[in-house]
Amino acid sequence: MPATSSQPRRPRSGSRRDEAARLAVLHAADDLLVERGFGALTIEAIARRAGVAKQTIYRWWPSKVEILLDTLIEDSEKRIPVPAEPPTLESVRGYLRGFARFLTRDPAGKVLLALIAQAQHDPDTAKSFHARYFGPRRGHERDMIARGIDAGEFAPRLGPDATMDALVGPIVHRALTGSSIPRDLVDTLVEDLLTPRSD
Amino acid sequence: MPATSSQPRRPRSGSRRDEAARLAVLHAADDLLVERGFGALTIEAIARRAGVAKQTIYRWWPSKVEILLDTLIEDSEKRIPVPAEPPTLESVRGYLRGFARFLTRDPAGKVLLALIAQAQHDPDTAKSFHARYFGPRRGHERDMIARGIDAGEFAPRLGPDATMDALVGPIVHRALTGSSIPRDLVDTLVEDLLTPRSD
Amino acid sequence: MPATSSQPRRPRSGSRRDEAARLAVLHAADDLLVERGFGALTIEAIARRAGVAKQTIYRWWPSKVEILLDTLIEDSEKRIPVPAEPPTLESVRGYLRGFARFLTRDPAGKVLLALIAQAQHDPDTAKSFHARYFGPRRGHERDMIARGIDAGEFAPRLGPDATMDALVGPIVHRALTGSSIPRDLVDTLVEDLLTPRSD
Amino acid sequence: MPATSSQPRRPRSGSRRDEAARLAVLHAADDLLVERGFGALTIEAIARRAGVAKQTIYRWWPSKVEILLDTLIEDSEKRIPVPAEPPTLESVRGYLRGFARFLTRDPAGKVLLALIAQAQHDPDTAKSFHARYFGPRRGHERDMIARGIDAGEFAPRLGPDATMDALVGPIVHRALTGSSIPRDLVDTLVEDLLTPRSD
DNA sequence: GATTAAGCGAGACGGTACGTCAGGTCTTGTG
DNA sequence: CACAAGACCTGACGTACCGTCTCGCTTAATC
Repeated sequence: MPATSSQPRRPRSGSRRDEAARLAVLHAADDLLVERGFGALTIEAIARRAGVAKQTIYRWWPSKVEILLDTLIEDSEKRIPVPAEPPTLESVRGYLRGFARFLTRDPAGKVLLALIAQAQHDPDTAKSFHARYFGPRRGHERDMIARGIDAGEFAPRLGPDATMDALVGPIVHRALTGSSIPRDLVDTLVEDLLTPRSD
Repeated sequence: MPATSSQPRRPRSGSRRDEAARLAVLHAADDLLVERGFGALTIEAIARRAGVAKQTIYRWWPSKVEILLDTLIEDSEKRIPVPAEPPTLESVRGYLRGFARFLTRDPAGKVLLALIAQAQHDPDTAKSFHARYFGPRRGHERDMIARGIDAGEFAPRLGPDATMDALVGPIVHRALTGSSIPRDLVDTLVEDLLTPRSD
Repeated sequence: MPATSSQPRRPRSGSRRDEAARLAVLHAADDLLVERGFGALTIEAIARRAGVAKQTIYRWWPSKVEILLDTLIEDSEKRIPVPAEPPTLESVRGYLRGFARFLTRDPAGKVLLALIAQAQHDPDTAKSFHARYFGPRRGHERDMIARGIDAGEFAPRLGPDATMDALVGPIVHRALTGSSIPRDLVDTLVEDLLTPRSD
Repeated sequence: MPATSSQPRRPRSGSRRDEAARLAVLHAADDLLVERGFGALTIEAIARRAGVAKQTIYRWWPSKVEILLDTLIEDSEKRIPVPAEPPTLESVRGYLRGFARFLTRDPAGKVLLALIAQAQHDPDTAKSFHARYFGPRRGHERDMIARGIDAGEFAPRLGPDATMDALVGPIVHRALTGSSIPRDLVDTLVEDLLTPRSD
């Protein structure tokens, strides 16, 4: 899974894409975002930091948002994979804890927050964010929830999608407002929203 | 309620602040944000639209974020006041429904989303957003929850702050990802999180 | 005679044009052309050398050619004014000698050569060069010749315009091909072309 | 007459230079210059138009100026050969008329004007222009004049070189300033400058 | 015929300059 | 003294070419 921004061009002749440059750009963008913030994340700064010509960036990425999406997709697949096996309460709790840790501690979490933010400012970002990151991931999460329900592992009162929002929303909200995410928040959400009430 | 960004200056002589200009700027900012998005919200554009000199803006507001904060504070106090009286389950549900409507339907809701977003990009925005909007409002919300608990109206398993995040987070999250907010999401959150479990 | 590129704007309020900046740009352009050649004469280099923002240049001049025209017009009016009084053979000879010296020795002469050159490459330059420099000057030169004929001072066999080309062309041609301009070239041209043949 | 920019390399094996590519480049450069002007004459545009790789151009020509020189040399030898036989007043007049026509009517004349222009902007061009075109041609012209003097055909008051400038300069000057070249200009120049005065 | 060196189309790459836009500061006159 | 107007320096934008480089294919002379 290359997570490249576009379909890999296959020219019959000519130089191939310089992998070192690609990685340099990805890392430069990541580093700049973490160290200096989104405001300092300009194409010129990325090019400077990566030791790469501006045109090389424009050749492969239509905007800095796509660069961030490339890093985010690659990182989040590595760090917070959506459990593929039939889930248990425990594994969902683990997934959400991992997600909370990702958002608050992992530099890559800053990328996700920045993209959610930028999606508010720019419709193109919103579209791309949904198409390349949020849509697919939410799909996997829905599957996870649905499988858990089928297996009788839990019984949320909301549909799979709303359930995920109810679980993930508070975590994201605390991250967005710069608060830490206490462990019992995650635990209580899982318990309150996924297990059926006896009444 | 002046909601001005700085303490009202009291010059000994000379003109006082031009109220018409102040309102023109506020409205221009608001309109531009709604019509053309945050990306088009530049100081120059605001000045142009408001028929005001750039310097007049810089004289009174340190940044466009403070302009938006001015409008947000004024609007949110009007449209979604935090219930002051001892709350009931019903009144909290009403508050959250109003909040959801504000975020998805009210133009002023776009201002809040934009500010949450901008706070991710810029530490100064984050600081100001907390000091002038989020901190105070969250304080009132905490009070509301605390009063409800004291009155025995509900019994959340989380602290007041985390409870508010658990309630508001999903709403904000859906708004941020461009989804609608179904009524039963709010209702179920209130029920699952505020009423104690019998088990 | 301001030799400004456009009609002097007269704003009712706001800062006036910065004369120091205007001169800095003119001199920077001149110096760069002489020191490093037309190839190094970029807007960015002029701005750098003049200690002026690029935008300040674009605000007042549509192209570097107009900058050069400004300096050329100012300089050539000072250094090689077309004689206004009824000319003599002697004064025409003096004028042409001055012109030859201007082209080969005066740094401002390089500006004229560069503009003649650039007019070959770019139709806009050609148009502007004619409208602002060559047309008016040629007009004065024609008048000079015509007055000399009227006064019986000389009797060229060609019309005033062609006569001027016959006189000036060789000088310009030698300058363009990097040759020096021997004094007797000028003298012989004047004698052969302006005085009538007895046969 | 190969008119190639460098001595023909003699590889031990491998393909020889592709003549079709060479001609395609020459014609593309010529066409572009005439159709779109020197400003549009970029290596990339030539390569595009010629259907040739950029590297193929850089392999054989050090600069676009050399390409133009190749076409100019070939064309001017064909169109305006310097008379080799002992000249008459008539043949010199014919040569100059041909030259004037070449400059104003022949597309190849544009190449000469462009090169004279570019020589003002760039010392390398000047050097190459003299070495490959102007020097040799001027040499032949000088010989022509000298032979005419020896034969008693005419008796200019200037040296052969200055005489040529006096004859050619006005023609070039009018071409450079975009004027037409009236026939009597050439005729009068020849008469006034080449035949001795009786006084 | 196989080998091999060059030519060639294609195009990625690090650069420089383009002309434009907005940022934030300042100056100038008007009310 | 606030204000409209707007000049100014700064710096990023996205684009066009520069000249260099590698890649894989084709083409011919040499082995």
